[in-house]
Amino acid sequence: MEKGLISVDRWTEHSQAYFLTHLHSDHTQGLSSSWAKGPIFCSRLTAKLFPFKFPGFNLSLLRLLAVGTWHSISLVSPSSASSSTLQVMPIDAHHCPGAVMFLFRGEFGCLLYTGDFRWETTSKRAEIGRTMLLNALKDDVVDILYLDNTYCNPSYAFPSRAIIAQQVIDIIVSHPEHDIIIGIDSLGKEDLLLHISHELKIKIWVWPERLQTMHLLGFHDIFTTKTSLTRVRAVPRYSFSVETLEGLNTMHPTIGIMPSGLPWVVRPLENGDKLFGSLLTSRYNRSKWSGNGGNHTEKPNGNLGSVEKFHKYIYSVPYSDHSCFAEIEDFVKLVQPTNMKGIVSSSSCYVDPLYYFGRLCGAYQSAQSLPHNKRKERVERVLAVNNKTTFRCGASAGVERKRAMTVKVKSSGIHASRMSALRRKKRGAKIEENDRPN
DNA sequence: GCGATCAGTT
DNA sequence: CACAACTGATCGC
Repeated sequence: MEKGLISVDRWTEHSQAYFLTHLHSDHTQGLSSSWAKGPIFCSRLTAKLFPFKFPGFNLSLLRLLAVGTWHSISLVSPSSASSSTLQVMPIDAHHCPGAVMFLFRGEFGCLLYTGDFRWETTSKRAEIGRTMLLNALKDDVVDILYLDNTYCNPSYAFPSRAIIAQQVIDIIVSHPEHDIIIGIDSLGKEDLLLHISHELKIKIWVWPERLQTMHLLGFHDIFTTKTSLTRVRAVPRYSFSVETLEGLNTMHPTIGIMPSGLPWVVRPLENGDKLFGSLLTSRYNRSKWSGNGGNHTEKPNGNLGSVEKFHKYIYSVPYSDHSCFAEIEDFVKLVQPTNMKGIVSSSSCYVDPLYYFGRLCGAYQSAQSLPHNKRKERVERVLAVNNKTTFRCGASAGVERKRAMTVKVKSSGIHASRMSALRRKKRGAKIEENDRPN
């Protein structure tokens, strides 16, 4: 029954075309240098980085899609052998270099797959992305939004990356004699390092492979592999540990900065008097974050206000490449999809995005009233289409059924149940034909 | 050697 | 402890 049309960030099944949102390894599981199942559509930058991640990959399989423009792709239906045309537009996801969302139009309707994304509202780049998306959507209605729901819970509230970057500067400046270690992954957080380099007029050490990546990204005079040139080093996150810091401190005073992790988790709103996290949470101050900058702090004992020091040598800062709850909400309000599904379900506190945002959806609105609502007509048209073309998400039909049941529970007003039984890794999505809904 | 899975790490 | 993203060990082929 595998009659897939297209796959997004999924590599296990056979499809007519494959789409890759970005090159983080949790989106490329099943993809390898010996890939031969079919063409892969991605952004220009992702394609540029591709050989580094997959040496020896047959690059003729890559199809470059320019960000912000529509592309037509002809596909042959595996079931009927008839050809159909798919339109796709990649849109900057502001997640890591090359990361895009995909907006699809075709017989199946209009689908938006965000991949991983950060939807900040403050930066110039965010404004461009917003305009691009609005122009792309025009009068069209997104039938299904596949949403990065990593932090889709009101307890996830954190400031923009620009504000956190400035806090990192403050940490470094307040340790003028220390070496600085920053934990990063193989892709992402470049803007933070560029900010440090620019503000402090200092080069940043990276490991040799990362320097190659930086060169591919076009950064040539900022990073170095010579330790003698700088006191700031970006190291692989997996080599960043308490032991590492303690070892380094036997030789030279050194602090670590971890721009990630979840020590910034604040208490869940529905459970106000019971701390969800540890004592770490109490020092985070929302009002400081929501202010303009809010980075100049009182520094008791040399600490910085909303920056968390959770170890003698380690600071944790909430620099996230995923949208916080408020940003996800902004995004859903902007897109106003008819329906939506979360693409991440690994969290033990996973809650279907419909639980929080269902009221913003067309499906909910049209179910309420207005038989002549344009949106409702559209929904019905799409539902008919969906009888033969279904956007399937997940590893197996069985798991997908459970998910559908969950949606039903949520929309009937029952409090969201936790879905730890459904723990799964992040998945991609796949369009299949002749897949009977339920 | 290859991919898949599992157990760790921040 | 929660996450995302990653390494490394192990297993079957």
